Amino acid sequence: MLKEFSIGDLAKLTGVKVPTIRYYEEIGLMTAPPRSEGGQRRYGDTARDRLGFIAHARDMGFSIEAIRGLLDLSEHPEKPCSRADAIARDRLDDVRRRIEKLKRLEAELERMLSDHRGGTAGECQIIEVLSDHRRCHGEH
Amino acid sequence: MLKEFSIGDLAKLTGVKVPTIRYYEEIGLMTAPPRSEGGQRRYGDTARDRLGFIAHARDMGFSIEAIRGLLDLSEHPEKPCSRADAIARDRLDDVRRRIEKLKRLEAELERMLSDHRGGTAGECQIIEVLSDHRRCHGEH
DNA sequence: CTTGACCCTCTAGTCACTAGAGGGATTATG
DNA sequence: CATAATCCCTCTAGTGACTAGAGGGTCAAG
Repeated sequence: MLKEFSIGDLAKLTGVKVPTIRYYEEIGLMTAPPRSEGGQRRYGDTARDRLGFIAHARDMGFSIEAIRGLLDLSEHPEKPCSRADAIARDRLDDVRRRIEKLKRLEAELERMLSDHRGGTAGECQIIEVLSDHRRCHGEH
Repeated sequence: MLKEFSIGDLAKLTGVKVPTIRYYEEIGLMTAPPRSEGGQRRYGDTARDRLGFIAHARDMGFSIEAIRGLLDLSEHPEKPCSRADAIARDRLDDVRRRIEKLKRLEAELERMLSDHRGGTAGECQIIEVLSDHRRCHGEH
């Protein structure tokens, strides 16, 4: 017995919101599914798996364009996967750069907040630091 | 002697791009400056300092709305600065959450890439992991 | 007084959705 | 079988924080 899901069912199964599923169809990430007599979308297991793949990749921060490439590979298992490797490696580099930037920011914000002793805005370290970049310790 | 800058000069002084300066004026972060006879914007030191403050805060990841609040405080030095404290603390919490999420992601991507031994897309760990969430070790 | 670098406004595009209006389809119950 | 609740449809417009481009005007140096 082949199961059929409405768009709402699919949303519940995958955790992807209904308008987002329609959006993915619009931009061609999801293929347009068959429709019921009344014109409503009807999905099967393949669509569910594909959307799961997309959701997982989005959750890992891959861009829509990167996901297009990854989906293409997953549908052509004979292709070499060096492209997938490159996409994942780019993502890892990006993640590492972001972590570094955020850590410097964390240190700066911590310093700001620890120097801060209440009072009025005129004496406020937070405002002071923002007004004068020289008061920052690190780069950010 | 009071100096005057064109929008391009101001861009060079602060590192904020010309269209971005106009955008900040449009949304009311920067006040509309006086104009030359021919209708070009002419800025002074106050504008330069204000834009520097904005650029610095943006660089630290504060939202435009947060910056509106901080600018308001910097212009009213008699107000208590508990609001600035709250804004900075929220930002710090956000930064910490992002770092945690990115670290989990980094570990996941590293694992993906180290399990990965080349070959075709059909055997590719990267594609496999994305297809099947159970292959992930951590939450992300 | 001409040249070239700069400036103006306005519209539309980016990314990845999200919200809402106005209406039709499906399903559970009486 | 009728109705009501819940779902679904398309379409347009909005989000944040800019960025790009068209089509034109201004300014300062030589």
